[in-house]
Amino acid sequence: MLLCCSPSPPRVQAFSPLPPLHPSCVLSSSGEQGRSKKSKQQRVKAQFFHAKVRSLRAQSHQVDGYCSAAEDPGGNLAGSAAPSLPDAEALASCLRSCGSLAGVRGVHAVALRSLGSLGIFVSNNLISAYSRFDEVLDARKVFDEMPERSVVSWTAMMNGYRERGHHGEVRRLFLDMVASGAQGNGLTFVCLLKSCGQRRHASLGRQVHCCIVKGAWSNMIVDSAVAHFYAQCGDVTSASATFDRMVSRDVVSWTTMITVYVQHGHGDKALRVFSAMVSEGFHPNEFTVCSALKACAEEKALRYGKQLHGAVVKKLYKEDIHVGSALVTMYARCSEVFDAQAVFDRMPRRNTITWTSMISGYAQSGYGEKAIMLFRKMKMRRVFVNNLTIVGLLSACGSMQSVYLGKELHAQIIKNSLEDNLQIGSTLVWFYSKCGQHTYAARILEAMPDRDAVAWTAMISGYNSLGHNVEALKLLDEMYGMV
DNA sequence: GTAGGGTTAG
Repeated sequence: MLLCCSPSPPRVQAFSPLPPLHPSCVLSSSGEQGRSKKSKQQRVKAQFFHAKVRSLRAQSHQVDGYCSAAEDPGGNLAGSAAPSLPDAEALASCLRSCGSLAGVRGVHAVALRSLGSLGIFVSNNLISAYSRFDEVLDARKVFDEMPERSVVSWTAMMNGYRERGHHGEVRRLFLDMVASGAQGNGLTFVCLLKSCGQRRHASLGRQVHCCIVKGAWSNMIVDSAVAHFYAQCGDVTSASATFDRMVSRDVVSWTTMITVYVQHGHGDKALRVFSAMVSEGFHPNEFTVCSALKACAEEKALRYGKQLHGAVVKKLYKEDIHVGSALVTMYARCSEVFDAQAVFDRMPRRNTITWTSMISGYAQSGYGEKAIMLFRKMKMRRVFVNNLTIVGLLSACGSMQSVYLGKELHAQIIKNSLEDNLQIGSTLVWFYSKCGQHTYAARILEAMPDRDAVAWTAMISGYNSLGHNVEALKLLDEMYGMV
């Protein structure tokens, strides 16, 4: 079980109070080092474009020149420091390498001045550039002003909306595209599939898949997107069938399938696919290794996990923070918490995920005291705390059966308005049941806006352990009535 | 030419 702590829990007599969970330090479950999901996406985009900027350094210098020219309406710079007026090719390159919204606006202004009309190619690049900086309205303005559009214009605009979560607009735009007589291609359908997957809109996604088959748009990228869409909608069989039918595969398609299996609790299948991938000569990347390590953790496949660890040490991604965290989790889940600690200690960089993996590892292995001590260290180093750190801490309190520390943590959870979080709520129910405080557990379960299997199971087991079988059965009925 | 598949912890 998720929060099961097998070895005998060491009891703690007296503990100094927990460090406070200052509101500014508490994040959403996806948070990392104080950054929100949105800013994480932005960071990924920024990394991507830094790479682009490096490879297009020459053009980047031009961007600065064009921006300066754009800020000089009199055009006085044009004859001196600013470069000569650029053509569509150069402007599009600049737009692709722009690292800031101001840069995009600058190039847009220069394009209007130098080209007269923007043309399909520059407009398409402008749509993408504005979308990249979340300026979907500006992208739409460019799109609306286009006298002519290509399939790239439609797809780029649809992607802009999709990335902002405007799935209705994606659908409307696709229908407008069809009505205008334009035809989509594989990448248009990939965009639609991603939108359907994100919305868990299975029936629409299946129709898109039919269009792909009818239009013979299948290729490695499209089929990977199809497989991922089915997995997002919980249809692992269709995802697997799509993967099996693929004529050619690459590391991304293999990784997609491994991740799909892991995320749906089929660690054994994930490891079989991983073995097949390696035996076919594909080199796993850090994403693949993380998923394979997760499968090892799930299957308690310590030997396989150790082999992977050996491979990780030899590879460049041995310093990858996610691979390190996955190794910590793998060892902890395979009851080798001190190996987990050794990996943790040797990591050159750590973040919230790494610290949380180790705290949870200690808690699940029955070393609640070590988990709490590590948390103190984490706070001393000013590493941000997120919902899963709190879940790990509650798990530690439960493993020690320390009602005092758990209640103190509960008070901080309330202070930080985190009691409605599903994972935290479920773990609180588990914690109070584990400590024999069934009144509290029942009260929290009652107040939870959403309940998952962990919360129900914790409460039912709690009643069972007290011999309150009637209450346990009543709750079981209620659970089946609600699920 | 441009738009594009997997994004990781309990």
